[in-house]
Amino acid sequence: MINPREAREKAVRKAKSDLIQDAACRVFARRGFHETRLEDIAAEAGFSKASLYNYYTDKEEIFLSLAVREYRRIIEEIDGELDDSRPFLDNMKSVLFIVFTHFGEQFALILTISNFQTLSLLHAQMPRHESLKYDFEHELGQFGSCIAHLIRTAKKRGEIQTCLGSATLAGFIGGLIQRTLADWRRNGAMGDVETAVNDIVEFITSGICVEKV
Amino acid sequence: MINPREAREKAVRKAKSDLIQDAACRVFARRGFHETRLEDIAAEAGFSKASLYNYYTDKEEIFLSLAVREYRRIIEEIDGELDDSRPFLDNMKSVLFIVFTHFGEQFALILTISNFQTLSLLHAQMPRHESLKYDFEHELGQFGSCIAHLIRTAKKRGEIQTCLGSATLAGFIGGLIQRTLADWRRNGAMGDVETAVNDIVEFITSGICVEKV
Amino acid sequence: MINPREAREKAVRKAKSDLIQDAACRVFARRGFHETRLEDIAAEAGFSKASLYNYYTDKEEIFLSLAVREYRRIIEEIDGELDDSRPFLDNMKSVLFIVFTHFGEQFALILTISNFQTLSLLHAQMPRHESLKYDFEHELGQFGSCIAHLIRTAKKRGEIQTCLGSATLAGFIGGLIQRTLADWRRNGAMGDVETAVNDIVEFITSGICVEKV
Amino acid sequence: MINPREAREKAVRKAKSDLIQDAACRVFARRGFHETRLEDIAAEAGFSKASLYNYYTDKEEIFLSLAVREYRRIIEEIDGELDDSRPFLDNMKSVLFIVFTHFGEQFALILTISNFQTLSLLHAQMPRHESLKYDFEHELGQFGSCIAHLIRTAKKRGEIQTCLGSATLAGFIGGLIQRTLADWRRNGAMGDVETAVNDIVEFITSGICVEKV
DNA sequence: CATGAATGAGGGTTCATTCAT
DNA sequence: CATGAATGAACCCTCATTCAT
Repeated sequence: MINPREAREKAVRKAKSDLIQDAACRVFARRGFHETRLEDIAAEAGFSKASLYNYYTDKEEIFLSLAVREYRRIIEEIDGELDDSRPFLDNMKSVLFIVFTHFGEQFALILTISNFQTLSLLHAQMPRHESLKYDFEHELGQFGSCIAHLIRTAKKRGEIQTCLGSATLAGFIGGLIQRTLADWRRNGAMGDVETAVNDIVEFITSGICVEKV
Repeated sequence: MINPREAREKAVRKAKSDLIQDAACRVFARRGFHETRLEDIAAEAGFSKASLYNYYTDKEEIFLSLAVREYRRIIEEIDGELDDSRPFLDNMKSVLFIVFTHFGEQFALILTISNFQTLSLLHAQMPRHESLKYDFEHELGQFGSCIAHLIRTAKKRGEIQTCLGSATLAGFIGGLIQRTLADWRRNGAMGDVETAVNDIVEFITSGICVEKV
Repeated sequence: MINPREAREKAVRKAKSDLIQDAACRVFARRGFHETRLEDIAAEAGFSKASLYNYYTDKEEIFLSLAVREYRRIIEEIDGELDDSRPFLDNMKSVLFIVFTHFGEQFALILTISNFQTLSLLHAQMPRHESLKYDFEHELGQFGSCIAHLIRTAKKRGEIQTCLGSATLAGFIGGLIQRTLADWRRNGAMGDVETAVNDIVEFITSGICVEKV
Repeated sequence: MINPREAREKAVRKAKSDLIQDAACRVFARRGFHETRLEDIAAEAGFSKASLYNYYTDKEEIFLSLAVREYRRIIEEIDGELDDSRPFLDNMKSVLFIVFTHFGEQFALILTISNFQTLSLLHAQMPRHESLKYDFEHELGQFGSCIAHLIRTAKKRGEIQTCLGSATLAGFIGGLIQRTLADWRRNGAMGDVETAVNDIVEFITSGICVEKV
C-alpha cells in the first residue's frame, strides 16, 4: 500500500464493489433471493450485467458477501454500543434499536437472509464459496451469540430470572424481531422503531403476566 | 349432486386434487416456493407434470390453495380444541401443540407460506387468483385472530395483564413459533414438540422476569 | 415391448431422436463442435432449441452419441463387407470405400470428431457422460483395430511385408483418410471416391518405390 | 529507419509482438483455437488482455499471424537444410525431423492450424484480414509445395517411381505427419522423433509391400 | 383425463472487444 | 503503451405452460 496509485485504484474498486452491494441490498430486500435478477442489481447500481462479474464471481457470491458485510456491520455497531455495566434492558434496547435502524428502508434484507439460510444452503450439490458460506453461518451465529451473551450476563448478575437457556431466549428474541420486520414488509414500509422496540421489550420483560394460581 | 355418476366423478376428482396438494405440501416444505419445480410435485404425487394442469391452473394456484387448505385445517383443529372456559394457558398449549404437530414432518411448510406471503404477493403486476389470494390472506389472518381472541378473552377475565395489544401479542407468539420451526428446519428434522411448547409457554407467561427497580 | 402402444411411442421417440442426430451430423460436419450452436441443430432438425433437451441432456451428449452412432454404423458396415478369405487389398478397398461413402456430404464429420477427441475430452474439469465418453473412445479405437486386424491377418498370410507394427500402419492409413477428407472440406465438396480410394491403395501398397541402392 | 529512436521503438514493439505470438503458440497448441481465451494468451505472455490489442486487431489476427510466422520459419529451416544433390530420402528425413522438432513441446500447433484452416475460414461472413488469410493459405501451400518439389525432383532423377501426382503424395505425407502429431497429443506428450521419422520413411518408401500377383 | 412432447421466455455466465485513465 | 474496467452479444440451459394424442 506504499504505492499511492495502487492504493487509489484499490479504493475505487472497493467503492464500486460496495456500490454493487448497496444496490444488491435494495433489490434483495425488495424481492428476495430468487426473484432478484442480476440485471436488476446491475441497473440499480448503474452497471451493466456483465460488469458485476468484475467484482463477484456469481450471484450467490454477491448475496453471501452482502449478508456477511451487513451482519458484520450490525454486530460491530452493537458491540460499540453495548456496555456490560449498563442494565440489561438498556443494552437490549440498544440492540433492538440498531437492528431496526441499521438497514433503513432495506430492513427486509434480514428476512431474505434468514430465509436463504434455512433453504438454499442445504441443497448445495456442487458446493462453491465454501469459505464465504462458513463466514455467513458464522456471522449469523455471532448475532445470536451477542444476544445470548447479554442474557447470560444479566442472569449471572441476578438481573433476570428464567429457567430457559440463554440460547433459546436469544432465538426467541430473534423471532420477535423477524416478526416485526415481516409485519413491516407486509405493510410495504418501515414501522415506527420506537414502538417496535418498546413492544418487544415489554413482551420480553414480563411476557403477558399470567396470573399463576 | 343428484346424479350419482357425477357425484362419483366429482369425488374422484377431489381425491386426486388432494393427492396433488399432499405432494405439493411435502415438496414445498422441503424446498420452498421458488426451488420447487412442478415436475417435483408431479413426481411426488405420481402424476405427470402436465396432469397437474387438469386440477390447477398454475403453480401459484397449487401453492395458494394448499396454503388455504392447511390453514383452514389447522384453524378447524384449533377451534375444536379451544374452550373458553378453560384457563388461558391450557388453550395456548393446545394451540401450540396443534401447530407443531399438524404438519408432522412437513412442519416447514409454515415457513414457506409465511415467506411467500411477505414476498410474492407484492409484485403482482398482472394480478391473478384474486379470490384465492384473498382467501389466503384471510386464513393467515384468521390464525392470528384465533390467538388474538384467546388473549383478549383472557385479558377480560383478568387472567393476564399486559399493556400490549392482543394483535401485537398474537404476532409475537407467531414469531416464536416460526423461530422454533426455523430452528428445526436448520437442523433438518422436527424437534421435540413438548419442549418447544413448554419453552414458548414459559417465555410467554413471564418473559424473563426482569427485576424492575 | 409387449404393449404395442408403448412400442410405437418408443419408436417415434427413437425416430425423432435420430432426426436430431441427423441434423447434428450435418451441422457439426459443416461447422465443427464449437461453432455449432444448439439453435442451428434445432432449426436443422425442425425443432425448437428447448426441445432438444427432451432427447439429450446437453450439447456434449448430442455430439458424443452422434459420434458413437456413426462409428458403430461404419464399423458394422465394414464388418459386413470384410471377408478374411479375400485378398488384403480387396478388403482394404472396401474399407476405404465405406469410409468415404458412408457420410455422403457429411464426410467432414470424421474430422470434427477426430479433432474433438484430441482436444475437448482432455479438459474435463467436472466430468460428465463418463459412460458415453468411454463408448466414444472405444468406438474410435475399434475402427483402428479393424484396420489393424486386416493388416495383421495379411501379414500372417505373407501377403504383405513390412517391419512396421500393425497399429502404426493402421494409424497411418487413418492419416491418409483424414488428409483426403480435409482436402475435400477445403474444397467445399466431396471429391471423387474412386480416385481417393485408388490413390490411397496405390500409396499403401508400394509407397513411392524408392530405388534402394 | 534513419532515426535511431524510431528504430529502437520499432524493435521493442517487434519484440513484444513476438512475445505475444510465443505465448499464443503455447496456448493454441494446448487448447486449440476456440478453447483459447485471449486472457490465457495475455497471462502467458505477461500482458493484460487489453494490451494485446495494441499489437493485433483481434484474436483471429493473432492466430493467423502466428501461423504464418511459424510456417515461414519451418519452411525457411527446411530450405536451409534441403540440398537437391542429396538423395531424396535424406532430404525427406530432414524435413520430417524439422517438422517434428521445430515446435518442441508445442508440436500440436500444427494440428490447431490445420483444423482452423479447414473450418473457420469458410464461414467468413464479413471477411477480415484478407491479406493475412492470403498469406496463411499461401504458407500452408508452400509447405506442401516444398515436399511436392522434393518428390518431383526425385521423380525426374528416377529415384522414385510412382504413378501418383507429386501434390497428392505431398498431401499424403502431410497426413502421416498429422497422424503422428495427433497420437502425441492424445498421449499428452511428444513422442520419440527418431522413431516417428523412421516409421514414416519406412512407410513412404515401400508401403507395405503387397505381393502383387 | 393423462401424458409425452414442444416451446417461449427468460436467467446466469462467458468472452471478445472497447474505453478511459 | 498498459491496463482495469465496462459492455454487447451470444450461448447454454431451465422451467412453467401449452398442445396433440
